[in-house]
Amino acid sequence: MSKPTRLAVKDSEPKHLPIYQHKNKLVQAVRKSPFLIVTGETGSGKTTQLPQYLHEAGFCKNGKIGITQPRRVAAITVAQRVAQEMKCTLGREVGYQVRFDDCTSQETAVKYMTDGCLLREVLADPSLSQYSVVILDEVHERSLNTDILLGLLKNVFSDPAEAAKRRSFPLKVVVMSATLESDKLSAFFNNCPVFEIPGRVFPVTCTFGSAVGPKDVERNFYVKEVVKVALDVHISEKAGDILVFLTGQSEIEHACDLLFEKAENIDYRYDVQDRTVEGLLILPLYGSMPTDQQRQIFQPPPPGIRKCVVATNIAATSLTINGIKYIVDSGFVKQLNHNSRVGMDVLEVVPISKSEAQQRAGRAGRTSAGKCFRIYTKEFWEKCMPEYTIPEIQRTSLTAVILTLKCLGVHDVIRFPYLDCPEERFILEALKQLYQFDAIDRRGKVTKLGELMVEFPLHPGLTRALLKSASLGCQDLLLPVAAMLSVENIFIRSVTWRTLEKEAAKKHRALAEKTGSINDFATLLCVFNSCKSSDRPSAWCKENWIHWRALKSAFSVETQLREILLRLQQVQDFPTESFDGNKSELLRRCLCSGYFTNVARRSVGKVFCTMDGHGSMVHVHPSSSLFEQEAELNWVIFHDVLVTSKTYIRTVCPIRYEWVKDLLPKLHEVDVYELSSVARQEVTEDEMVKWESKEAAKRQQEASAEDVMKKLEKRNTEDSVSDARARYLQRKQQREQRKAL
DNA sequence: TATCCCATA
Repeated sequence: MSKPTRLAVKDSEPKHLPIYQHKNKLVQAVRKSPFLIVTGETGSGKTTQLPQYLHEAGFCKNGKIGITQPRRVAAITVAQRVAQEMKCTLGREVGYQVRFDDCTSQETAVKYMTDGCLLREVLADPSLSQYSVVILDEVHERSLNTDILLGLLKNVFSDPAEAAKRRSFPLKVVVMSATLESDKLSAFFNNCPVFEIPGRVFPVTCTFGSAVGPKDVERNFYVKEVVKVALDVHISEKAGDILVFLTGQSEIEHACDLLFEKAENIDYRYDVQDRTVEGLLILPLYGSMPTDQQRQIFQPPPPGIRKCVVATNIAATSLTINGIKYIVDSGFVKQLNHNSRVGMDVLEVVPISKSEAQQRAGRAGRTSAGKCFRIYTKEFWEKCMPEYTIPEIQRTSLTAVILTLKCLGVHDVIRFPYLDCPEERFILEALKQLYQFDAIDRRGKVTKLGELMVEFPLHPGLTRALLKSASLGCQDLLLPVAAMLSVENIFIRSVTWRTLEKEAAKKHRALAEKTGSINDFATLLCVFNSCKSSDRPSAWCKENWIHWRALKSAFSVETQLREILLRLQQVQDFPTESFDGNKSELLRRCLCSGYFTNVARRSVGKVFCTMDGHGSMVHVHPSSSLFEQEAELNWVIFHDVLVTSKTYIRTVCPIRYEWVKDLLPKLHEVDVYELSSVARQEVTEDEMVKWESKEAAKRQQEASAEDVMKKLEKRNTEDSVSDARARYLQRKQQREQRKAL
């Protein structure tokens, strides 16, 4: 395929970007209004150019220009390019800051950063006094941190008089987004002006398939179908590479195997428009793949060979592969959703939204016109796919976010200005959990412990366990575990070949056995320590099928957590406790104080029943050392839940009922709906007394956790939890109902 | 009875 190389070079010159002719008007628009929305498709140049225009126009006299990105790589690469264009050394006038990598200095006037970084800065300095302009980029992606920043910026800077009290000069806020939803954003920021920049994209023609209809939502029928369509494309379409979208690792490897088998039977000398397509290069792509293997994806295929990349959603926004002309879209994605019925965050496969389908199709039109083959029917599109992807803030656990808001002085977390309100139930659930972790008191006020917790970049449950271990003086057990659980999966499972997969599993089993216990958390600790004390850690990883990149980042996270803990122990009067139990139980006892919300008890055979008040039936994931383990392990805690062929719990550890006995009633003592008034901070003394007596009565009623459990088990015999579709439709219906109201 | 979306502090 001939690439328009010269054109591409010319395009990257700032003056040829669509944004250039709007330069003066754009700068004026920022001058005039405290808030401004800028919309433009990818390729309009807004991310790299606008900060430069503002810098040139003298906006950096009083403070910095800060630009947020939802992803680390984006923040770094864009900063590199802008530094180049401004002809300065990266880290001086132009810099970036992401976790573990601060490339800024006193001189830095234009600072690219992740949205999470800016949120941390807000915690330390709510009026953002260092900045003259804050630009939130890629707002249409609706990342959790960006959404919170939107609300905070509106809250703090909407009232000019109030803002003036906080700062010596006004702050300019620019919100950048793809064209969708610009009216909504403008309305959110007091009907502020919208500036539109035309983009430049090539047309992509889309076709619907006939295979996957509304009834196939639940079956993973689509793997076979994408393989068939990809082969059709290979045989009948002009030269150009193929990108296939699937949902997960095992599916992708299965599809690659099928493609390989079937492509062997193709007549490779099939003549397509004067180009002899001799073969098909099949490449899997997913996030947990080793980096060197990922790099292969970007190399152009050998002459005459067509590349076919089978990827997860990683290829939708995070990675751009050149030369893609054809998309095969399965119509599904694996997504982390907060599930009220299961009562926790669950990873599940759901249909993508229409806007996401368009995003996928767009990956074929980056360098020339392309084609997108959707394997699902028009009916599936109309009936099963929502218009937009539900923003993260409406579908994940809000526990950490609510704690952050509370610590920022936002007490009324229900009436906080969300661009899209999460369901009140989700907010109340988060409050309930914070209360259970002792992070807030019964009036919704942040406790001393809560103030300690917000300092840690971890899930609150994990933070709770870590703080427990610190107060017992055994933080060396929990710090590595917390670090390992907050990085990507460290176990490499396979590289397409089944024999090697068995090899990997054998090594991982050996590591689990080395701990002398059956406990996935202990295995993580063991991997961490074994590798750290090894002479050649990267070789050790290779030998044991461990992800070196992931483990390295776990080392950094552990160091960071250790530093935070040390700082807090020096400043605050840190709580201390003594432990008189068996030393070998220490790790598990600490885990219990953060994971008592994730307790399950063996029900029948291999089925476990969760104890969180929802009583879901779950199975131990095959990757766990508890998988297939026998009946004496009756009580377990687990780190997360995953719905694929079954509802699986992952990273599991057996516990004794006595350890959680006193904590479990706490799960049932607070009625979520009664927290509503606490959330609003409108509780009168009378209400408080009434509420507390009611709770006391309830506690008496549910004398022990055993009783609760029996009740739950009874209720759950008819309940199928793996019915992802029913839940999906239920959520959809609820959303529509709310909209109608 | 058989397997792990993507990000982020």
